[in-house]
Amino acid sequence: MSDDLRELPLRERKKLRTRRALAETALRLFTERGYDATTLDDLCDAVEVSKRTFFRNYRSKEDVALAADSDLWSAYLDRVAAARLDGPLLEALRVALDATLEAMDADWERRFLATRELSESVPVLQAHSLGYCQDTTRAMVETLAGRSGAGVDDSRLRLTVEIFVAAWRTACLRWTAQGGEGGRDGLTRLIEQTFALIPDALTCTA
Amino acid sequence: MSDDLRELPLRERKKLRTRRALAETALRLFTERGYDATTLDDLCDAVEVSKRTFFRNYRSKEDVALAADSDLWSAYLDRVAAARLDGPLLEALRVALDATLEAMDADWERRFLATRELSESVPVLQAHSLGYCQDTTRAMVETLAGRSGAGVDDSRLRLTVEIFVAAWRTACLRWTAQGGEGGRDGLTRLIEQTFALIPDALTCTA
DNA sequence: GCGACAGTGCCACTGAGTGGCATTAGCTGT
DNA sequence: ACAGCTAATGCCACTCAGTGGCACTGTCGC
Repeated sequence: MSDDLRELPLRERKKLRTRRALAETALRLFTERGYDATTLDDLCDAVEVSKRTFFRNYRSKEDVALAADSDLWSAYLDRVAAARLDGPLLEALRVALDATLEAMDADWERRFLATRELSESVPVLQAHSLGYCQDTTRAMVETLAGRSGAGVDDSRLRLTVEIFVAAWRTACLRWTAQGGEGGRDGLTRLIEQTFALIPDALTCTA
Repeated sequence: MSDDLRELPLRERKKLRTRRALAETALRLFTERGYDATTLDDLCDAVEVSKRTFFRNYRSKEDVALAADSDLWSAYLDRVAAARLDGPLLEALRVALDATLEAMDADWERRFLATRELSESVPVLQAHSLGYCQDTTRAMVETLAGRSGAGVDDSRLRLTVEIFVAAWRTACLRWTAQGGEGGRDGLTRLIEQTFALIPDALTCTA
């Protein structure tokens, strides 16, 4: 995820470069000119690849815009699958998230903030981004359920994961609203604060 | 929402009939042939309407598939805006949801179940449906925040609403998984059960 | 060097969604 | 009943996202 892995087959390296150039340029163009105003032809022209090649790297226009999201979720899934996760589940999930954020590429932070800002101003990206969350929760529930035997209460598990995502999204929104203040450490702090708010949120009155 | 309102201007009635025919036929075709395999031309042919007219009634192909969702959320928003909502917010939101479900059209139940099943098997619909939830939560937060003065803690409010949606979605998933057993009463019971699970979900261990 | 083959470019195609303009059909007034 | 107004519709041409097919080229294993 983070290293360039100079010691890859030449072909792989080239392909990876193209992938990154696409994501990078897409983010720039979408931010500068707007998402709808930028066509895939524009993007492919800028990166000097054919549209066909674009679609071999990304499944859709939304996908390339949300590459930073995807990176985070896939790293997070890996971590959850590998971690032991003892103690209260909700807390364990949060800790795993902290660790994942910590381990992300330095460049990722910038990309992620830009992606969040983009996604909040473009409805179709927002929906697609929520789709990622959903897929990730589904996968997490499967991982977790498989681990503690098949007979575990799936609904409670799913609810836990959904609440986790609810808190994550709320924290993310706050982070973006304040312009990504404090970088990923700021985000981590907001996540902590937001999780701490949960008991209050359950009982607060209108 | 529920009555045909025979006492509308003829033009309005006709337009409404077209709208309903589109949603109804779309749901049938999508279910029978599959969402991707059904083109908008197919749908327009079946309803005997031009594609241009379709797009004057629905914003997109996803929109018409999720018309039942949209009906629910818009009714729910109305109710939340009108209700007093005293006591614990989360509980008040749930009660309002019960009441909204109760008040929906008899036909709506069938459409809604079909819509849920469709949405769970078609990723793009799932994402779009999550987008609806998101828009609704945003609107609800604005309504609620506006009501209790501007100075209220927005984050806590948003978190509450997000948790509400998390529980709703979990309940919905369970309901769909058991084939909509018990109709809307069954769904209401599942919602109650799921909300009751929340404290457990916060503390349960992996 | 020399095949094998992954990755790419090019081209033609489908289908979603939009803009423009002429036409229809429902609501006026007289 | 008739003519005029206007909302709603139909029709046509267009853009752009996304796909399939096939020829080509650069990389890898021998």
